[in-house]
Amino acid sequence: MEFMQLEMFVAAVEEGSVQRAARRVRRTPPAVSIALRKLEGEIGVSLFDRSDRSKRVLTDAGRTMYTHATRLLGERHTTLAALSEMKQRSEVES
Amino acid sequence: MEFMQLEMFVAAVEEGSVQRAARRVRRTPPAVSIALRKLEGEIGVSLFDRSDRSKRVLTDAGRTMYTHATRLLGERHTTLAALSEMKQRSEVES
DNA sequence: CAGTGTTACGGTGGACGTAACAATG
DNA sequence: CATTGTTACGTCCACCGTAACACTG
Repeated sequence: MEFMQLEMFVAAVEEGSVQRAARRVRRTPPAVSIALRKLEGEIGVSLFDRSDRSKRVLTDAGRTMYTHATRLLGERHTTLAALSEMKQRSEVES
Repeated sequence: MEFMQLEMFVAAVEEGSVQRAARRVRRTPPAVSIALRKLEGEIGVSLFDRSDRSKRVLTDAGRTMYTHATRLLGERHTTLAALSEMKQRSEVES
């Protein structure tokens, strides 16, 4: 489970489309499609309900993953922001 | 900033040694040494105070990173555990 | 047949290990 | 000189993009 996989998953959920998700994360649709499959394989449970093609709906596990994924990505952002600020301060030597 | 980098960093801090950190994350010392340098390069600030070789001490940024890194790794673990449990339930079809 | 998702496949950048080197006690 | 960290370097593979295919409205 890597950050890029989580970004791709969250993008796919929020955009409701592999194509738009791919644009958001600066990848091509095949890259996203394959990465999502790999993620599902790693955790051993499907995240999307692919029974019906027209419906792009999450499974229970998918909803759980979405909650955790957004939190993880948010905290990474917080972490980078905190360090970025420390960098600023150190550069000014204040 | 990737999970493996965070694992390596936390291991290096807690083990107080690149060698033991490498063992913990199942890598060789060069892999860890280089990965830590790369992490520092990405965030633009040094995490260890390398002024004195004998002392393996964290900078302010290093301590901040350690706090955030342990939280991120902990939440990844929580996420995987939650999904693993959902997998169990689905397998039993309860 | 237009639009979207998936499979096939070749190329490539990056992470790793081995080996050699540097530094410290 | 034993131990630990770092640099050098070659290998390998995981990810990506292009192209082709499958499915749906």
